[in-house]
Amino acid sequence: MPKTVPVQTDLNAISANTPALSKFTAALVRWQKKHGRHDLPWQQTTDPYRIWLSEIMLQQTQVQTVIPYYARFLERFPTVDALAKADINDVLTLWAGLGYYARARNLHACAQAIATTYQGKFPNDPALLTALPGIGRSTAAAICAFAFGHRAAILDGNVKRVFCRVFGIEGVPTTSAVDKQLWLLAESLLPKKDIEAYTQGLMDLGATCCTRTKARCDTCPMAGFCHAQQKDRVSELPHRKAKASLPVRTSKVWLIRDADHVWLERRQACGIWGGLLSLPDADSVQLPASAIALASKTVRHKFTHFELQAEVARYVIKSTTEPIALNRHRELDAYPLAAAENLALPTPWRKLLVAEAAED
DNA sequence: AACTCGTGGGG
DNA sequence: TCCCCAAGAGT
Repeated sequence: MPKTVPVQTDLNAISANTPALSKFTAALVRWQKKHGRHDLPWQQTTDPYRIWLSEIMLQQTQVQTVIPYYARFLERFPTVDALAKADINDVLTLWAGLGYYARARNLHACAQAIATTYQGKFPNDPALLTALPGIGRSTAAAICAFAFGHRAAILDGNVKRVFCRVFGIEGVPTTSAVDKQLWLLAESLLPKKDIEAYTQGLMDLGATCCTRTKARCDTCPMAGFCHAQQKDRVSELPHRKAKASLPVRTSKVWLIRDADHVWLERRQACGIWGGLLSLPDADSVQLPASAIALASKTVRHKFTHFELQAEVARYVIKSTTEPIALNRHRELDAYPLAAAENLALPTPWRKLLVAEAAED
């Protein structure tokens, strides 16, 4: 007999902070209209394509990082049909450096689904949007709110932090039980009108006022009834997950070059840096016979869940632009070293190759 | 449910 | 330097 876990379904049991529940929404809408952000590149439009693109780029990524990528992307692919027709490698080239490359592959697949299944027109139903690649519950809600004015609840990192503080939510927000509570709260707080200002306000408050550190409680619209502010628990909430030490993965890769080319391998679509160009792993394959060794370098790169320590074995070969066959399944193609800045390279290799070109 | 998947900025 | 974490989704 499985043990029954009590499922939280009553908002009054989540928080005794009833004044906050009744005041939160109106205070947020009023604050957003006066003090929120109104001039971000993806605002002042209801074009679902532009809104969708921004929401995908902004997943786990800060506004200031996204802005230049967003501009370049829109210039190259002004419509969802243009994106659908694009070569995936061109999409990855524009995405390179932004991280989480499955987002780029899903973005391309989603554009193709919109073009073929929906005749280039985004559906306005959260369930249909969520069924598309790369669009989850929160992203679907954001698109519905901003593009169609539909009443739908978002729940991202900023919103979770705001909710945990204002309503005094205990527990770690990444756990499923707390996550469920937070979604319940998110749905219950939705306004009857002004869904755009409300949704934007949630994002703005978390990004500009109720920040992770140095929260600006003195200018916060929730200050009069916020649990964390009143109980002096702002730095304590939301509770953080216990940190695990970063495992280290080592690898050895080749940097094979001539006077002005470098030989790169296209990575398989799944896994880390999926679909990007990369320095080839030096596992059990032969170098070209004419290769002359240069000094090796060590590169350290920290991901969210592991640290990469790569030994970069550098070789120079006789000038050619012919592909190099490593074995039956792997082939390297030559790319101009001077183009490293504009190739679909992961960040550590882009930096390494830019430095390599600069030393010549 | 827990794990995978990038990168850059702030403190 | 080191730690935390951003407009999360897929498996």
